[in-house]
Formats: sequence, structure tokens, C-alpha cells
Amino acid sequence: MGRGKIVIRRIDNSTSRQVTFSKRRKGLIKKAKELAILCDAEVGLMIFSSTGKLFEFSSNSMKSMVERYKKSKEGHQQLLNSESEMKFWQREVDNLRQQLQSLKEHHRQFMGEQLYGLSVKELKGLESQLEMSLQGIRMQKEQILTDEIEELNEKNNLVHQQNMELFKKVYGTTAVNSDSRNPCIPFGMSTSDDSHVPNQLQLRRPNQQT
Amino acid sequence: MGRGKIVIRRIDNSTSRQVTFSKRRKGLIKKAKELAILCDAEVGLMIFSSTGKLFEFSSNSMKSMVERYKKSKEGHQQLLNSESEMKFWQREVDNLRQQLQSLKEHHRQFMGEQLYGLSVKELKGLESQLEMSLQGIRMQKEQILTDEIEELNEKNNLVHQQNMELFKKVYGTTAVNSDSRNPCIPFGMSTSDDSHVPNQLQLRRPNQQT
DNA sequence: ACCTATTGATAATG
DNA sequence: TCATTATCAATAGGT
Repeated sequence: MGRGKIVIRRIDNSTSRQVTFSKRRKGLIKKAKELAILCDAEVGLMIFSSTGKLFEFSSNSMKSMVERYKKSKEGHQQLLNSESEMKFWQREVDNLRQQLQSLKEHHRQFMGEQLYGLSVKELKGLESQLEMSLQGIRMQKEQILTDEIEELNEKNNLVHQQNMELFKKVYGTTAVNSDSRNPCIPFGMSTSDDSHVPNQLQLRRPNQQT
Repeated sequence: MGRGKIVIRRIDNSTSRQVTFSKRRKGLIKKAKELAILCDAEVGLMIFSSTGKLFEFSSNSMKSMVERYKKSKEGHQQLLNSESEMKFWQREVDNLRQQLQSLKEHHRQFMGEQLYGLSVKELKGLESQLEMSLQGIRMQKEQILTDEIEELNEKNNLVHQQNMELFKKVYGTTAVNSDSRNPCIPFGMSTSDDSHVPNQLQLRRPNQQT
């Protein structure tokens, strides 16, 4: 799959062998990852370059991978020493793995996946739970936005007041009401309080349905 | 590289996940072989299917591969000593516990709890994910209901037809149209096809916003 | 398991 | 190593 077909035998030229090694190693690891994700498999991959450098990928830790490999391959090896304690930890690991697995499945259902086995009642349950969640999340979001707006308003008011004072210092107090079209009145300073242009930011109610 | 693009995430449908697993496993192993040959590398690959079945490839023996891996990784620590192996399992337990913990937290956020640290952007992300989930769940629910209704309709039609035939046997074919108020005409049998009372159950479109 | 349109990987090149 | 691109190989979806 390139500019030309190649036969699968050792590449003689060491430079291009190196280049090919880089590219294909990358590709291989990518595909290993994809296999693990797509198919929910555990994949362990180790690659030693001809110069002895190690490259590895594993969907979990390589150690547990190798352990699992040994178990799967040899059934049981000589764990004769402090066997019972070891077995305790291994059982603990199995147990935790199972918990993790089941939580993952449950979570997937919350993500709207893997719904095939569920009854209408269960689906309704999920639905209402998600609606509750959404409500909470939206409230939290609005809260943050409201807080931000309040803060901005405060800042704005502060700046407004500073502006007022600076204006007074520059033009004196009497000049303010003499001419409402005065082009020197700073932006944001209105001469009457019942202006129709509000000086406060507001949170519009967001659309319920996005 | 197929009839359509796919995103790299767990395949929901277990059948096609299996099929993809077979195909891609084969492809991955082929590429691992090619890398080993082309670039004079040592490659070891182990794959556990989600059902726990082991598939492996290694350019030399997997055993020597693993040995080399260990040497390369840890210098030459004897990980097989019971003490260090114990420590390994304990670390594994810690690791799994942590994974479990973090997944639980994430899940809680999906339940609309524990939202305090989140930014507006993250909240929006959660929100849209939940909306997607809801959509999936509602579709699934409607699907089930639609299927049920279809089944009921089929049953209903069957019974209706049986009724017709029984009626004919009892009253003969000529008696049907003699009197439309005939109290003996069985329920569900109308004497004209364009009756305004539908004989089919239907699924009303549910409210989008409950 | 097989087919094939389509995407993805990569050989060659700069 | 990085970028580009023509080409071949892998594979997704369907039967």
C-alpha cells in the first residue's frame, strides 16, 4: 500500500529499513489500540527493533497482560510459596475487575448505548434519571453564568463610578446638565436614571430544546 | 477503510463486534509478522477477546519474548520472587481501585451530582451527551412499543378473521347484511370497510418534553 | 464465508 | 524526522 508493491522480506538498505520500521510500528500500534477499543479486547504488543530498543503497547498494563497470559497458557504455575496470600490478592483483582466491568456497562447505558436488553420500564427509569441529571446540570450552568454576570455588573458599576468622578474632575460639576448632546460625555454615562437603554447585563432564559 | 468510515469506539452490536474482531485480529497479526520480517525486529503480540480467549503471535517464542521484555524493562529484577510478585498484585489492586473510583465520580456527574468543580464548557459537554443519551433511549423505547403494537395488531387481525369465520358458520353468509343493528354481530366486526372507528391500534408520538 | 466500494496505510520522494 | 501523494491493502457493510 504505497507507491509500489513490495515483497515481504528483510529490507536490505538499512536506512529505509529504519524508516519503514518507524512507520509500520506506528501503524501497528495504532491498529492494536483500535482493536482493543472497537472489540473490547485486551491487547499487548511488544516490539524490539533490530538495535534492541523496546517499543510497547498494552490496553492495560503489560505486567497484568503477561500475568494473564501465563495463567491462560499454563493454567497454574508454582505459586507454592505464600500461596494463599497471593491468591487473596488475585481474587481481589478479579473482583475489582468485575466491578469495573459492570460499572462500565451501567455507564454505557447512561450514555445511551447497549440498550438492547432493556425493558420499557427500565428505559423509562433511565430516561427520567437522565432528565433529572440534565436539570441539575442546567441549573449549575445557569448558576455559574448568573454569578459571572453579577460579577461583571459589579465591575461595570465600579468603572462607571470612576468615570463619573474623572469626568467631574475634568469638566467640573456644573457642565454636566448644560447640553445633553455634549459629545464629550463618556460612553456609558447617561444623564438621567430612567434611560431606556439598560445599564445591566441580563441572563436570557436559554432555549429548552437545543 | 471499508464501505463507510467508522469512529473508534466500542462496537455496540455484539455480532458485528465479533466479526470485526476476527477481521482486525487477522489483519493485526499479519502486520505484526510483516514488521518482524521487513525490519528484522522481534515482535510479540497477545490478544484476549472480551470472552477471554487468547490469540497470540510472536516472531520467536513468546516465552523468550517475555523474558527479554522483563530484562529490558527492569534490568534483571526477579519479579517472580514471591515478595515482589505480591507487591505487583497489590499495586494492581490499588490501580483498579483508583480506576473504579474515577469511573464512579464520572458516573456521578452523569447523574447530575458533584458538579461543583466543572466549567460551563464541561457542563455543556455533559448536557449534550445526556441529550444524545436521552434521544437514544427514547428511540429504543418507541421501537419496543411500536413492535409490541404491531404484534398486537397482528394478533387482533387473526382473532378478527377467526371471528368472521365462526360467525359465518353460525349464521350463514346471507344473514350478515340483513340488519346492521343486529346485536349478535360479534365485537370488532364492522359491516363496512370505511368505518370511522379504526380497527388498528396506533402509537401516538410522545411529548418531546415531559 | 465471500464480495467490493471505500477508506486507511504506506512506499517513494523531496 | 516531517510532509506530500500516488498507490495498494485492509476492511465495513451487505449478502
